[in-house]
Amino acid sequence: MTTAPADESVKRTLTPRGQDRRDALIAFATTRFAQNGFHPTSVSEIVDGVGVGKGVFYWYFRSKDELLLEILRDALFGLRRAQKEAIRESSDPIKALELGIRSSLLWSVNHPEIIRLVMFAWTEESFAQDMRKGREIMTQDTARHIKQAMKMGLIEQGDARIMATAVLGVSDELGRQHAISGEPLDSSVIEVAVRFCLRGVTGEP
Amino acid sequence: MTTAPADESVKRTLTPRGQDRRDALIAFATTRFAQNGFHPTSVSEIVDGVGVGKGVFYWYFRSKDELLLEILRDALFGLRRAQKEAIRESSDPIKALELGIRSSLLWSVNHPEIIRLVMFAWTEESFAQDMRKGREIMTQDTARHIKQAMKMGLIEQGDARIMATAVLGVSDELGRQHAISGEPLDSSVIEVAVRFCLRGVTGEP
DNA sequence: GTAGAACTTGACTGGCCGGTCAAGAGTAGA
DNA sequence: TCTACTCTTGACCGGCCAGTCAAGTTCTAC
Repeated sequence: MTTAPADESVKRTLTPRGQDRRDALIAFATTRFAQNGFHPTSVSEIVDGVGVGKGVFYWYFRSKDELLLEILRDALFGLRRAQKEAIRESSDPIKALELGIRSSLLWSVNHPEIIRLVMFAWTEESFAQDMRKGREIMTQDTARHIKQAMKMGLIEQGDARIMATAVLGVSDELGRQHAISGEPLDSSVIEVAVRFCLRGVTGEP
Repeated sequence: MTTAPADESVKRTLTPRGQDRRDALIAFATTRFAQNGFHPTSVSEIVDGVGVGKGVFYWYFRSKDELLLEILRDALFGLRRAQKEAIRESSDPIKALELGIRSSLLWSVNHPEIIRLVMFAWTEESFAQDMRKGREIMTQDTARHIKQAMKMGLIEQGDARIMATAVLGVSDELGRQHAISGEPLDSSVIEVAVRFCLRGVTGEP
């Protein structure tokens, strides 16, 4: 009879209807968090926006913080999945790197709201811990291809982690500028960014 | 008898003692905001930390938001002053650009707390407006040197604003990674960044 | 020394906020 | 129809927070 036994880390099993509600809450909250900020957006505001009672929120999420982490985790998952799909089974690690960069750039440009939430999350230690973990995963994903290319003699030896950091830095910066400034971003900018990353890693073409 | 007439935009005249208090409040708040986040840090926490009554805060600042804007404005001012001092009267615009980049990079690395506050400020529209203004100023500062170099035929024609944006992007990203990750940052990294920016603007050396 | 400005105090207020909960509605299988 | 589960409601709670204010103290200029 009581609401949400809050069963530790275990995910609740949801009916299709429940899944929809959850998605609606996430979608609405994401927009509001990105526009107004995390703290200024109250839980009441979110449930009012979706048109449900307050208890619903706590049926689907353990807390407001949890919701943000959920959004962030989903985002990381989605980005990595996009990268994996883009790469598929490219046996050439340089090509894989390029496709990874490309899909990452595209993903950032298509999710400016998430970029803003990520920016926020880095500014508070409680969330920053999770961000560090996520960044480590991204770095390793990227470094893997670079290491592979080194092993295959396609590029000269070097610190793959540092290179990966630089590559991530470029796409971060691009996504951030897009999310901040509002609108444009020519596709040629993406081409320049891809070129720059590859040139930086391979040495020069 | 009443506290703080809150005289619109006019700055209150402060005695040296008053100036010290104000500085202490700013310093303490900056650290807390950067460590714990802006919203989670209460005004009471700040005044307790400095060891004064709550009214003191509202004698020196119109609101908590005002304080953050003040910190941000001071930071922009300090950064620009550092750049101007570094450049002094370099008649060579390319050299001026390099010195500007260098001092900007150095400033960012020496003020990781401010970098965190800037990151936060971009995530809430009420502050983001001011950030956009600040960024515009920085862009124009940088573009001015590039335009000058173009006029003097030192580099080929191009979109100076876009180049300036790229240059700022590089130092932003570097400052951010340093503020986020914690400690190191070899001076050679700064050299690489400077080289990259100049290479990007001049074409190649 | 005195007037007036700069500064300080800390109790207080009104409001909102995250989170709870008892009660009940909808739903699906048996 | 009954049962057991998922889902929903909205009043309510304790707590905290930004900001106020009447009263007082300290400084400065004359």
